[in-house]
Amino acid sequence: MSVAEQSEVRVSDGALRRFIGYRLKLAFNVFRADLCDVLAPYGLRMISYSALGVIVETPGLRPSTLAEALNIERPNLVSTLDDLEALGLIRRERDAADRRAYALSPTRRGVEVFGAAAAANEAHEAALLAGVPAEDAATLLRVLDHIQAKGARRS
Amino acid sequence: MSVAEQSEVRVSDGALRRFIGYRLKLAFNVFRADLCDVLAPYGLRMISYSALGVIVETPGLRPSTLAEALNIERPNLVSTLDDLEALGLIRRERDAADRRAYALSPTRRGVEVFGAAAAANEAHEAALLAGVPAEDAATLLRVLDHIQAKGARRS
DNA sequence: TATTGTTATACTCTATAACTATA
DNA sequence: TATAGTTATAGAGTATAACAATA
Repeated sequence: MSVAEQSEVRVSDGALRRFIGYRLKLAFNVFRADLCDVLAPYGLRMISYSALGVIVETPGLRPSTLAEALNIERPNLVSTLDDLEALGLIRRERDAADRRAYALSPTRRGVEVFGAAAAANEAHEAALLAGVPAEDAATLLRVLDHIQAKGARRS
Repeated sequence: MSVAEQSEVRVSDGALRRFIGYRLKLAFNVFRADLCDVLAPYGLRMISYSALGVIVETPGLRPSTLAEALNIERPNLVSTLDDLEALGLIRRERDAADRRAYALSPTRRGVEVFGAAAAANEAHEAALLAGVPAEDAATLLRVLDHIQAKGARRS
């Protein structure tokens, strides 16, 4: 042990242990950083992967509806859709009935890429949760949704 | 229901429901947005509140040790410490033994403000988790720590 | 007048390289 | 040469105001 280390104070993490929000943040940061690497081979980020998934399962939806589903503001979705379109994974088509709006749909390649990316993501999630009982993982999701619902109710 | 709404497609959130990372993100976003309002009266943000808490419980520690405890990079801590110092909540004092280093300690006001902010934070967390059984909340924290530990092990 | 998608903008969080002063 | 703190910078994520086209 060096002189510097000897003079160092042992850290008390009590304040952080009691701070649920910070533990949520730490876990989310791990998840996000990992996922970034997992999705990079597909040219996707967390938000574009999420958007593509919703579009694949709900072809024809509008950007405004998608933004609401993803819980992000409309302006923040634009560049994500630009990226997905540039990658050839989705199409934006004018709605004939309401020419202000677009219908979003996946290309065939978009469906394929999402399938592959989803498999990689699920493998990643399984690895992160390896050793966690299934019912604990279910509890995690239930409590996360409870927290999210509290926020949604307020806004 | 307007014409626009009639022509809209019903969104399928299956892709998001299966995406644990996104549900983690949504919950964290709610937590963070709320906490921002809760801590604003004290002049604190999530990161400065966390840093102050560790300093209060571990007076004398160094910025580098604090950054490690908070799981952030050293450069990102600097402005937070600047803010806390400007608020009169902490002191930076040169370590006599190693003049490269600083010892961080809370002022009396820092201890008081952290106490008040911590009470507000705990009330906020209790409100968000109202209706969640204590053992489910404990499971949440256990799984979050499990996820975070997986990331910590890799880096 | 309201809505859809968009642009512009700003603020926060995070990450990295490189500088200074000390060791 | 290595380390502590710092500066500078860049990239995401998030939020709001305001615009053009359309309703």
